[in-house]
Amino acid sequence: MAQKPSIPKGTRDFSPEEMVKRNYIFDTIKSVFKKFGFQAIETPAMENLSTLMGKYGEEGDKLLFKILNSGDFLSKTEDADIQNKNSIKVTNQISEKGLRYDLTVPFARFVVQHRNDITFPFKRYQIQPVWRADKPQKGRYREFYQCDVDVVGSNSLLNEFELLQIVDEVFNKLDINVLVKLNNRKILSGIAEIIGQKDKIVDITVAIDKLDKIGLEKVNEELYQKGIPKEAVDKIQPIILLSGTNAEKLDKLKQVLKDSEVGMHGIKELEQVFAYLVASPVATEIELDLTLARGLNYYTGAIIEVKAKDAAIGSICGGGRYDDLTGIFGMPDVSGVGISFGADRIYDVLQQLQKFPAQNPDSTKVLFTNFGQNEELSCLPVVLQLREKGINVEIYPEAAKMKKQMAYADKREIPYVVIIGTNEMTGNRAIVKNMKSGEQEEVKVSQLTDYLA
RNA sequence: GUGGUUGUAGCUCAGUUGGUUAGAGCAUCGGAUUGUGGUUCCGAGGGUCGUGGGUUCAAAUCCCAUCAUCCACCCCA
Repeated sequence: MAQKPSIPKGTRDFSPEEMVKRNYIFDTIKSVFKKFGFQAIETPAMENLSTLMGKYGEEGDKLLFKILNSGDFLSKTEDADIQNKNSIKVTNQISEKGLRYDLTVPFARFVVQHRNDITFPFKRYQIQPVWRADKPQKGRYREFYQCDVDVVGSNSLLNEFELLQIVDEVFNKLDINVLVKLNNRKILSGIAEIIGQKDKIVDITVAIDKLDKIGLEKVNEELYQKGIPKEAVDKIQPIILLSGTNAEKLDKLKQVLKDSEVGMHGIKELEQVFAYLVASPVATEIELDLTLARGLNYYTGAIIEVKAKDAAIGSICGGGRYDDLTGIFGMPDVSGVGISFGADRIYDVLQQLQKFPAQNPDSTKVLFTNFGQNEELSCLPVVLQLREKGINVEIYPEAAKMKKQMAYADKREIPYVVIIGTNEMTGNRAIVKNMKSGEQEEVKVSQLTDYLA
């Protein structure tokens, strides 16, 4: 066999059947976004590297797809850097653009760049692909779609609450059972503050996260290993063993964090969000989870993550509040909060749980068989008439064998076939075959539209 | 980046301790049926066994390398 063409790893083609399912997800998400007053925007696939670099941590920089400069890109390089194989320096010299890694940072750039044209609070949604030079595996792709909703220019916690409502409604509509995990970066900062280990937040949360797997002793051991003194570890024992209802957890946290201003502020924020949820409950379970840290280093307040209960896959939705993001682009004091739905993972979950709707509303409803030029010509006005009524109609493009045309309708799951041959033409009639029941009926051409509507 | 899995027809996979011309199911195309699909019957096409090298009289099978793939860790949607 000749060499098979292929696509880069971590990328996928989508067949017509898969597109129907994907659009079902996008349409569902979009309809909820619109309902809450969000407006669509789009940004380019590529951004300047200066926009992207340094926003996702050191690891994130490695996962950026970089675009080679056009033309004689080696002309700007230093011989010494190439000799020394200094990849980072050489990269800066030969590449100044990259594919977007997420939608949040390009959005922040958008807000800063167009600040004079934007009315705040600005509520936008954005559904576009992003690219990561990650090693692909289950639920992990190198090209995948994110569906972002963000509110910029409002500090109100009502936004956090509404995002939770959106999560609730989207997954209800998609019929996916989910657990929402909620945390607040300020609480994590507070914890680090009271034990005097500000730079160890990540180590601490990672260690606490392992409690279920390795047990309390091992967790403490790991904390010691990370260089956290014994008295500090003792101080956070109640936090490691945090359990009970969300309210109980918050109460315990209050005792531990009473000396930390940031920490108490974080608790207050969470209490407010939970208060909204009491006033207007959602069906989805929402759990306070202190181990939720999230790698992105720009979150400053709420942190949200959504996991599918019935499918083993990474988080299918996540986000939070970021006070300083536009600050990086020279626009301080504009707070934002948003979440991102991972469309491709949601697809995998729906596929696995077989929860895609069986009927495709966009598919062809009627196929006209084709017996030759004369028959074709007598069909065309009828086809046009049906289409004008909003019915999806196809006419078979050539006078193939009846068997082949019927098989086509069958494969495409077209529910009705209209047969107009010479016999029918003389009487201005048509035969309508119901492909599901197999029955057929003779109908006057003039009544065809009503019959099929 | 670390560790492991699997590469045979369009797809899912058999293929014995190395031994004639590498098989099956599904899919595709044609026929049984010149104006009727989804069931049935008959037939056909389609393979450098991932790639390169080695061992051997002989390699899909054993050895080495390489590429691809999927999975786990890390991190994430």
